[in-house]
Amino acid sequence: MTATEARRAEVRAALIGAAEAAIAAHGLPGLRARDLAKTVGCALGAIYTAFPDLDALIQRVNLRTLAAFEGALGPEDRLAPLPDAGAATGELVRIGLAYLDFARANPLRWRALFQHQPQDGAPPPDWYLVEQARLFRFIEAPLRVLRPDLSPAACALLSRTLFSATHGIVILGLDARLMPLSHDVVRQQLETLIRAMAAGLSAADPGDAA
Amino acid sequence: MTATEARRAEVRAALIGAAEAAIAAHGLPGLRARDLAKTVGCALGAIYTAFPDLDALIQRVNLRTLAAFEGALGPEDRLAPLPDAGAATGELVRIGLAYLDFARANPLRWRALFQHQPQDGAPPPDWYLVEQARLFRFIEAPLRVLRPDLSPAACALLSRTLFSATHGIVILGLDARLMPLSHDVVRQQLETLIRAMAAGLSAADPGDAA
DNA sequence: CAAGGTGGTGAACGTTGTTCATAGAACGGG
DNA sequence: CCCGTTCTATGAACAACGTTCACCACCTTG
Repeated sequence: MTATEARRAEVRAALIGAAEAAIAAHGLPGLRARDLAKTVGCALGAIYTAFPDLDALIQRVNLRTLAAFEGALGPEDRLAPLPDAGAATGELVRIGLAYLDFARANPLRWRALFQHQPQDGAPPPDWYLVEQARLFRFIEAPLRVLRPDLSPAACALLSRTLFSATHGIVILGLDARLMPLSHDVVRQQLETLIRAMAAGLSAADPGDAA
Repeated sequence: MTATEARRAEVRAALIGAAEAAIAAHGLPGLRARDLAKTVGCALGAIYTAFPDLDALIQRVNLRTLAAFEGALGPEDRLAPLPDAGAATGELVRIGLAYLDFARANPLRWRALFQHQPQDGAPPPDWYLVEQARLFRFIEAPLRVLRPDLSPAACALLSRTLFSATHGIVILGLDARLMPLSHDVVRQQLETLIRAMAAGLSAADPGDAA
């Protein structure tokens, strides 16, 4: 039994790797079941013994992308409390720029995180939300320094807002359809945005973000 | 000659209308060539006499969506110069909230604006960029009041940044995958963001946005 | 070693967008 | 008014997709 299970696990891992390579090379439309089977060296139907469908496989790839970004964010000790508001603002800027850099370095894998939406309309699995929450801790840590008065729920909410604004800059800044922007210009715009928000948050009426 | 041209134009208009309805009802994947032909009452191949492919048809629908949003922004005289910085900030907030409201009211048509990317990799046609530029004038007008020192190019760039941040809030705020947020919470977060950026812009070193 | 069940196989299915030989309508000159 | 020409709409056919399923081989077990 363990022999067949090991083979299944091996095929699963190989499929995830091949899918990641296909997405990194040609984007989400570059993920084709027949190509996967060919590169992995298994039958077409074998894919569906390892995963219910290609959507589940994409989710696995997306999880790895999130984990790769977490690695790019730096070691775990970045979550240690920061000394003052200035350091906290700097940390937020650092995270935002790391997000931009990661998106630029891995454009297709990063786009797949948002481009993909399961046609089933089903919510993402728990292990996916867990990884999301892990990443948001990196934003919430400096946020707690800037706004120690916020409840954990309000802090979580505000971190989503900060991330959303950053994400907007990155996703449209890397999209040549809207405007051709150089790397440096996007960097500067992003830094300006984050510093403006951090400044606004420190000075804000605590009731604002409730 | 005019008779056949009139018929062609009629079919074109009917196809755009049917495509818009299909996208509004079931999103971009709900646009199927055979369904279109059936609802319009023409043959399958007739679609390809009116448009080179379905991508071109989607672009026509997206143009109508942009025009509908422009209508929702209010009359043209909104572009008149504003008296002071406070009024300009209020106008930016109003535009941002209008964007949010439009996205909420027409979720699938609005998503199609960004979800769609032509596989050809070709740049969008000129008439599409023209409509985009028309919309950005609504942001640039109040921006000129807040930062009269900016060159037109810097103003255009800054308006893109402002829009991008707003867009990030809206697109992730309406997406239940990230966090289930109520309408009012998203509204408040968006208003906070825009006011923080407007305040940061007024106070900023003019060199920041060059 | 024979019998039974489990799991991989790849041909086949149902849907896509797009094309193309063909039938038919529109037009112009006799 | 009619026939020859040209151009257009038609829908069956094509290629490619994700997914399924009857089959066959292998492994486990008595």
